[in-house]
Amino acid sequence: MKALTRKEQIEKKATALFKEKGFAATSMRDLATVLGIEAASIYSHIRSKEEILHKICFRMADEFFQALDAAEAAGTSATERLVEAIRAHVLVLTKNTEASAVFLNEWRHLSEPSHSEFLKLRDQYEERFREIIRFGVKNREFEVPDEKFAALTILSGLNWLHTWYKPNGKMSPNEIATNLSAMLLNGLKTTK
Amino acid sequence: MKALTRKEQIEKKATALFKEKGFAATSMRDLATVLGIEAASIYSHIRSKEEILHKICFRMADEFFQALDAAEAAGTSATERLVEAIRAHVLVLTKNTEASAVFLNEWRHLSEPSHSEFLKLRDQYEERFREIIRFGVKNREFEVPDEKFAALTILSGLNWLHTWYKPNGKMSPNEIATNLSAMLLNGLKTTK
DNA sequence: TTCATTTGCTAACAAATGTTAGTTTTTTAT
DNA sequence: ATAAAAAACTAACATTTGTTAGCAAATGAA
Repeated sequence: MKALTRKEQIEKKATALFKEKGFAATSMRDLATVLGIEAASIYSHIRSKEEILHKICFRMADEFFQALDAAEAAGTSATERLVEAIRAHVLVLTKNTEASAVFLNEWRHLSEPSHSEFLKLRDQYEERFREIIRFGVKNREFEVPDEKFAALTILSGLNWLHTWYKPNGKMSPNEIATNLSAMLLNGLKTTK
Repeated sequence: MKALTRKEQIEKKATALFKEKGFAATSMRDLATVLGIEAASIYSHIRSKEEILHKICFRMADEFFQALDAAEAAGTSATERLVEAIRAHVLVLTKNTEASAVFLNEWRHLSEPSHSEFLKLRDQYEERFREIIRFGVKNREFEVPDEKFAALTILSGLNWLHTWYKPNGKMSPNEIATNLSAMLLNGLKTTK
């Protein structure tokens, strides 16, 4: 546990509030109360409310991309790559549930040009999953009706995680990743 | 196309705004502008901003439950039941994308006691999916690590739909339902 | 101690918010 | 044409909002 700077403390508390109540419904005075200071004092450390949101969203984008880069380097088959990509995604998600929730739900409150930049990144990230699936289909490892559709369904299955994952639950992040991969790759049915 | 009452028109425009900008970030003046009237005029038809949100959330809850009731009556095997439950869910979702988005994302802005009532309904709905899966596991139709986990993953896979579904896209709601069922029940892989 | 930095304060602002009261216009039914 | 009902208006309200300016206290290094 390294000591956090005051700015980092502010961002952390803001993340929790943005997850809990949403960005728009969180006032600077709410944030100040949680920090035990006055709202105006926050501005000794940050430029604006949106700056905090920007930081959270783009830092998480970075984390997701880095994790995906490392994961994709690992596998050779489409199955391996996808399993590792899923694991990478789940690990980032579970390591930072609050920031992930903000990343997934609050980005629309970014103003331009950040809003467009964010969407571009998100699309790039999804494209990486589409590529893996496309590769798997060519390979005859996968069989899907539409690769875009498949990619979105997979990411959807992963991105609800932050709403129910509890760090002290019975499944570890790694187990969750394994189970999710199994469900998405093999389905629920015992036989085909 | 039956004529909408003024109140229904207001709710419809509000639904679109709540989806687009979120409940908290939508002001009564925004809504009024879209309607082409003054903000105060809206109060000739509704009691409060939250009343609109309440109406949207609980009406959609009703729709989901009714669709699920009809679907569950249809099937005998767990597989059939789940396929029909998924279809029912997808049809409600695609028939009313905007209200669904509000239903899924904005319920947290309900105040008590509506907030708790809503959560209770949502849990009941999820429980219905858990039951189907539990039945399928006993039956040896399904093989899952944890039925709660499986139910949440399935619903997650469905509930992202509103973010990308376009009524004029190349897949019809029924095709989407079929493809989603296939993906979730059989997985991506060609062989097991 | 001294000085600079960090952190916080009080006071205030202009704008935006949900909502009300009371009135007038528009629509509908008789 | 007239009365009743529905729909919209203007004006205003009390709060809440993000943020700035200027000042004071706390902290750490020299």
